[in-house]
Amino acid sequence: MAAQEQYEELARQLSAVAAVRRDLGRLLPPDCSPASAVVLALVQKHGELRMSRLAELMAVDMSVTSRHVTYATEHGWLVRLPDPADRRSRLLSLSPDGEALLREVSTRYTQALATCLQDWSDDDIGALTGLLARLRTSFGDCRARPQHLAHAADAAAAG
Amino acid sequence: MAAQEQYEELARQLSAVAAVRRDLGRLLPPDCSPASAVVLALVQKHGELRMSRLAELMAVDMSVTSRHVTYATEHGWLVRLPDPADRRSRLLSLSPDGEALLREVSTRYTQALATCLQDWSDDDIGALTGLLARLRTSFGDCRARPQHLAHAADAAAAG
DNA sequence: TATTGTTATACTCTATAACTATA
DNA sequence: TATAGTTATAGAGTATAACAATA
Repeated sequence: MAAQEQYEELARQLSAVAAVRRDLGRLLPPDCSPASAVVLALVQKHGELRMSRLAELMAVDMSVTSRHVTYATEHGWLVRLPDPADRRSRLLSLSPDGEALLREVSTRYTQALATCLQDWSDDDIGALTGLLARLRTSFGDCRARPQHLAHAADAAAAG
Repeated sequence: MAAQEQYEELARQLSAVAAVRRDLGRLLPPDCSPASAVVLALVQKHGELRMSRLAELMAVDMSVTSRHVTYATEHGWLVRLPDPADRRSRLLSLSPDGEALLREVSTRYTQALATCLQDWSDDDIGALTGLLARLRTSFGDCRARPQHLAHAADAAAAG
């Protein structure tokens, strides 16, 4: 097990990475919120999706997902079709405009990252991407067993 | 230079790490917002600080910093003293209550991370922490020369 | 009864602009 | 004039709870 100092430093860096996310968000076209970019990218990556599945992938409450999807639908980037298998559910897919927007976003992100990360090797970038993916998995597994995180907080509070 | 797909994947992972940050935020004591935890940790790490320096470290506007510091001061965690060298400025330092809160936060974070990252080696954690720090530096350098990021967006828009 | 999704409400975080006080 | 900091305002993101429709 790592030292406390090492965990504290990781927590600090995880907080600080928000600044990078804000920088990337500023690159987006006027009407495209960061959340819209995330939603569109996930629908593209996973294909036709239900709301509940999208909420799970974003790790946010479904009420939040619903607002983001409504916004993207009103802007013509996303299409909500009824699910023939379950009439409570709706299936999301990208519109042609959504695909075009996503290409634009990808171009801007790539351009900015290539500029800022000039001195990063492919391996560096791959290592960071891989570790972030693994971090999400580790936390996702924890979240699936809520007693873990809750226990950690309770134990700390009791100590 | 890395492939476009690699940059897109990195951008996705950077967006997704927000979920981990939210999970950590949920561990905090009732009155302690995530922003308060960040402010207190920075004051502890860097010692007596001016508002402008704190804003720079958080990479947010000074108006945002001002609100966070006011909140932490009203809760008795932070002390704002006049700067004898410049009467426009104020110097921030931790109160005993602030130090105690920070110890509590550190315990909770450490407990949760130790639980979720059970199968991570010290080297894994160090690698992720180091890469995140480097990412911030690379973006910080870019931000210091705004034409870089702006140029990236403009070039993409023109393309 | 349980589940899918939507809406209302409230809270946190951030940026812009206008302002005060001091350099 | 320029800089340090504050405040007002607006916008984006999220969670909780109450609700409608369907399984």
